[in-house]
Amino acid sequence: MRAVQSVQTKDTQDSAHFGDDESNLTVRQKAETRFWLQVLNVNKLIYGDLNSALNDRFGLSVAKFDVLAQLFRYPDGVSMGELSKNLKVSNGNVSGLVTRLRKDGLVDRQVTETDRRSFRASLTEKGRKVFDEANKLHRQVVSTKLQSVPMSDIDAVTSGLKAMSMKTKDAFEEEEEI
Amino acid sequence: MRAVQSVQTKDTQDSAHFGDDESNLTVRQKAETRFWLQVLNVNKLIYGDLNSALNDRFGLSVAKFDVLAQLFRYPDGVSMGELSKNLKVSNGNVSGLVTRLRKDGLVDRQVTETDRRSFRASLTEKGRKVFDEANKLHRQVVSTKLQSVPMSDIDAVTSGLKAMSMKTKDAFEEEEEI
DNA sequence: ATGAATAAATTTATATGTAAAATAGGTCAA
DNA sequence: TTGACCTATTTTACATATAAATTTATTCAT
Repeated sequence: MRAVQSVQTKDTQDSAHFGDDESNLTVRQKAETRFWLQVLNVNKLIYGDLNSALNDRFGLSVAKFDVLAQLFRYPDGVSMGELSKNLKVSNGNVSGLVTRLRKDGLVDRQVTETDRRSFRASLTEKGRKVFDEANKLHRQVVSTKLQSVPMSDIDAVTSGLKAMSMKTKDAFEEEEEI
Repeated sequence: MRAVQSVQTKDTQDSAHFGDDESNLTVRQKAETRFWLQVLNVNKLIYGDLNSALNDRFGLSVAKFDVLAQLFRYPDGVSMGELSKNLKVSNGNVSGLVTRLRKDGLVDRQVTETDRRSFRASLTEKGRKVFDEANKLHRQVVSTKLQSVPMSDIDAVTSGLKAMSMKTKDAFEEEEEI
């Protein structure tokens, strides 16, 4: 894989291993910051449009859409705790979202016979229909935002991001006490 | 650049140009969705850590940090409207953030002689010091999250994202009426 | 100069998000 | 069985975010 390259006295290629001199660290840190700012930027660009499109046409926020998407995947219903874990948001957050979605008539709840503390949320008929349409719009918004980006670029960035999120899992975990 | 590759009957390489058959469209849409999910994922992974680290050590949210960063760049102060535009958040949001940052003793306000509706927010001495330390922590958290990612990957993804955010500007703008 | 339109900032109402406390139901050892 | 502990969910208090209404100040045409 190593490309043809002239001899270098310094390892500027694979500076994943630190302990380099300070100027080199700064170069890497700048790259990291640029990366992070771009992630924030792209996130905001797409998220904003998604949110307004869903809201304008279905009265849905992205948060509500995400709940519907989960429930759509599990026709037998999902407990509050499972929802919270799957969506990676707090229990209290899920509580509120489901309450509001029930008020919207998109979600229903069934008691769990074996455990009266718990219940399962599931889509109503209306919820299924709305999600189906909203899902199309969701895809359409993302497609439109990315319309002039070649698929090879999309795939390249996706794999880069995926690699990062795997390598990134639980970094910073050794910093318990400070 | 084109790598050695066997002859292909279909153009699965550069499908930036649409009008393909439906199965191809679906392939692209799946790629787009994967991309978007990865952006969300990486965003959440880094944002969460940043927020807790800043909060634990400086009582700062990322939102407050962003305000401080703006004010740091403009020692003469920034008006509420400018802050709102620079940070791409609503006016009311900035109002609340600055109110709370003043309560924290990190931000101050100066009246504008020429326009009594307006004023400029700026960092206090304490604000400057706190931001300086918080900024170091910010860089450190990002660095730690990305510590096992080679810089070449970071740069590659950054340029990919940058290209996207440029091509992405104001797409979906022609959909006024539905 | 005065009144209408504009502009800067705040307030209000509401949604989303968290962490921590509270509620209420389950489990299990003695 | 009963008391101690665990678990599922909700509630509370708060921060962050928006859109829309409001307040206060400026501007500008007449």
